[in-house]
Amino acid sequence: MSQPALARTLEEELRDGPEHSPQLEELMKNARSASDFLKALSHENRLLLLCLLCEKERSVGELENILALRQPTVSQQLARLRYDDLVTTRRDGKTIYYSIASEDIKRFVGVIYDMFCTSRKDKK
Amino acid sequence: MSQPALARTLEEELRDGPEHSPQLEELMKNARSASDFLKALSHENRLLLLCLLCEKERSVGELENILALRQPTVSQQLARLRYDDLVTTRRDGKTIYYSIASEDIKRFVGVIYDMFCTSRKDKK
DNA sequence: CAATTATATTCGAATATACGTATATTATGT
DNA sequence: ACATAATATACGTATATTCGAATATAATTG
Repeated sequence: MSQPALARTLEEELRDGPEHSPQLEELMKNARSASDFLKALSHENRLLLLCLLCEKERSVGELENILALRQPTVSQQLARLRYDDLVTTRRDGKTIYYSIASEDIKRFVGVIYDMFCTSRKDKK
Repeated sequence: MSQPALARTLEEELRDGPEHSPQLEELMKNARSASDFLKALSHENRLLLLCLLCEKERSVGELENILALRQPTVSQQLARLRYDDLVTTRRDGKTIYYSIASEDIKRFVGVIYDMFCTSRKDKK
């Protein structure tokens, strides 16, 4: 469903020669956005944090306890997730509650969870 | 569909205290596998290579030409993708053809493509 | 306002990643 | 066997990432 459009676009690039055409530029821009997004997810602890937050919102302290990580470590990784707009925060007194920023992201994390955390049949 | 199981498991972890329980170990192991997989995808050029290979198998030279990258760069990124079992190769004379290693991976790349390369409505 | 709790930030060292130049390998044609 | 084409690897340097220790901020309580 998504491939045919790409296929045609890139065959055109091929004919345009090695200098960057507008289409290739566009594609590279998208690839950069996508890789930024994936980099934000590409860390053991950040993935675990996201999985926990997919269930429900949680405070930093809860996350520390569940994952047995040090406070600055958790806070740093959460900062990264905030920076890339994967999570949002809500303050209640001293406590800050984190949650997943969008349904899209929840869905995406769900896909990864299904791939790696269920059914012993096919790892990847 | 995938979240409830995770939820219960992790609430149990929480009660087990900060030392790593077998379940948490297991979860962390999965998170590591998943992050390895995502790291392999988390690079502008590698994503572009995977997109091109989702269409059809291609030689290293084709990939170089389309993306206007140097030969060692392409070869190095392909080596990384090979190492993480995202692509497979087939030799025909001097030429080596690369293709996507599995339908799962093709589907996953498709999801990313849909998120970042279609519809101006929602970026992420 | 001082003490405490919850969270965030800064900084530095260790480690990992990316990419270019040079060189190696593998197969083909003469 | 030699030259050439296609691809792969080694290696060095530049840059990015990670994580811990120390410190800072923000809100609450006495």
